[in-house]
Amino acid sequence: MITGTVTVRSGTRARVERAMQELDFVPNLNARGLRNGRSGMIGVALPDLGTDFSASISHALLEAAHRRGLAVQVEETAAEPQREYDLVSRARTHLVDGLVLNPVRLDDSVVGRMEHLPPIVLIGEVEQHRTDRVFVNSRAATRTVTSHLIAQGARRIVALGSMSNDAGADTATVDQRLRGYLDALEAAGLPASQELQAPVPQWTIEGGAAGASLLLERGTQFDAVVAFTDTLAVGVLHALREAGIRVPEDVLVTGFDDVEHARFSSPPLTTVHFSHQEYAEAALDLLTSRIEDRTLPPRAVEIPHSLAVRESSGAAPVRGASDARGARK
Amino acid sequence: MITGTVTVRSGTRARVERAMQELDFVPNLNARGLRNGRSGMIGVALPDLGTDFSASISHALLEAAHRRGLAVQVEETAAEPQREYDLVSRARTHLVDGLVLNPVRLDDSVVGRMEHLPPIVLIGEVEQHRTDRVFVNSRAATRTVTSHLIAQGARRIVALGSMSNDAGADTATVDQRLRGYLDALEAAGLPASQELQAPVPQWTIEGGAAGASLLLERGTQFDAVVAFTDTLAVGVLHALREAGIRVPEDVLVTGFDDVEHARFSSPPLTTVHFSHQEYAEAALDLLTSRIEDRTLPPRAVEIPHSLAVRESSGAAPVRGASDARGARK
DNA sequence: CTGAAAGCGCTTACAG
DNA sequence: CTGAAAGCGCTTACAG
Repeated sequence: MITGTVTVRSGTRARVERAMQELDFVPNLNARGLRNGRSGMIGVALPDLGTDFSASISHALLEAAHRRGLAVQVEETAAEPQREYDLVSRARTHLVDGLVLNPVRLDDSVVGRMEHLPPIVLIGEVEQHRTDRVFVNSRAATRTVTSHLIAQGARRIVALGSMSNDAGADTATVDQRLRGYLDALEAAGLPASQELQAPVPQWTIEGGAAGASLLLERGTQFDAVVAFTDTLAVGVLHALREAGIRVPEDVLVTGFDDVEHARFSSPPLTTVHFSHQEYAEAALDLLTSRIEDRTLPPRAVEIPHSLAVRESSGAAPVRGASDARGARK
Repeated sequence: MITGTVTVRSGTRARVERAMQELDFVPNLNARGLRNGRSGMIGVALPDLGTDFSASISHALLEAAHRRGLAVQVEETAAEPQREYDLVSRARTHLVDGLVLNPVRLDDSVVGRMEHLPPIVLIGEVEQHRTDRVFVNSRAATRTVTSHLIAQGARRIVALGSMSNDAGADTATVDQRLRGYLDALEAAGLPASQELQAPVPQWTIEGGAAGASLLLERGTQFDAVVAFTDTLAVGVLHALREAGIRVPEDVLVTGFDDVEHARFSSPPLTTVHFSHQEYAEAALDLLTSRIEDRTLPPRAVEIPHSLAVRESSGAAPVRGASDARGARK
């Protein structure tokens, strides 16, 4: 009746609805969920909301979920990989109908070993095919951005972002981006060097700054840095500035993700652009269809990416027009 | 039995637990919630997760909630003030036991008109005393940061952050920060001018940049900008840089919140520091105690703040030590 | 000490 | 067309 599925005389309906108003009645969703076997809530698990990409994606996911009438439970996983497991099992307690998961580490990830998987969509670079997933072709994108730097004249290019310890980064992502970087070097006939593959302690601004500082302390010579995320790139810009190294005059820098800060950093950051909103929509489309029909075969959706060229890679600073490419609606 | 409250022979308990393992049993939280009248989940409502402060606070709240064994449902409210109302009423559907709300607009806010309030903690500057709340003394803090600029030699100081339309900013916050700014001008015997109170279209980086650009277009003369948030300040830095205006040589800039980007912007940003973690802990302490006992009188917790002085306000750039003050654990 | 039963608030299939 | 009853999966007070 409350859901409007039963046919009642309109007068009766009106009287009941007035009574509901007067008594300030609200339906108990626990009871409804128990009865229906659905909660109308999904879970979202991201490494660290304090990081730009996680924040932007969670914003996009919240909007997309809201549009579909879904509530969202959010969890962070960076602190302990165990939390990915907890979240997946919680899905099976019926408090969430499904889960969007950005795995921190693939090997330790739940997905490989869970027997009875709840509806789940993995976002990001993940090397498994048992669940639905949404991804950007990180390898091709990183190759593109690295080739761009080579075209700009860079010859000793640092790839920054592999993890010195394994707290916080999706190793599959690192792997793909590193491959793309190496692809570009090889295509240009440039030598790869271990010295130019710079680790970071964590995927945060501070981590990016620490990685760049370490390079400088070691006296490594380089003329460009391909940072694996925009957040890392912001840290790199900071460390270079502290050291009196100019970007792009002395060193070129690029990022990945095209978060809002990329357009507004100093200098604005050349980066890999893709629509976070589109990413979120694709994830929720997959998830809702999976919730409806669990027998569907696993699907993978690739989100297109492009290169957003800005001043940090030595592009001419086009005043007033420099944001056109990376503009988000 | 599952919760461990009943006394059973240890042998029996072991056998049952093994059976649970084998059958891969997970408790149905909907059923438990229905029975107990508690879901173990709280709601968190913030204006926009894509904004630095919201992202940082939600990160802190998620960690604090996780430590207390609480799940968190997150909602954004900036897009439509109506959502604040929806969330408060949803709390009463028993899917969340309580709510942490960072209200966008006080006047339209739910709190004033809701008859039966669920357990709720308001965070931020709010001019009402019917609910528990956590806040920073924005007025005193903004007075401090403005006085600091005056001490640095600034005379025509812009206060940037009031809303040209009312999408996205807590008007009470704007009000408090504007008062603090005026307090400082008055204390220094400087004239206040409407021309120096710069509106922004929204509380985002882009909004801050737009506000600063408008000032420049109008030809307003100024030697410092007190931005009402760090996010706005980042936009201001960008707009000034695009216009070829140097910070701090030509204009001083300050922010509010001390988000991670403040330490890493170019130049690093002088801002009002306070512990986001402490803020989150206080909010959850208030909320959990309120959930336990709804008859408690409304309480207000003030989080201490301090001035984090960095290069953007003309402080000497102390290489390597410039982050000491604003360092977060 | 242990087991059976009641009831949380819904929704839906069923009887009247 | 309408109303009463069953049952979702738990927890706890109660009877045995």
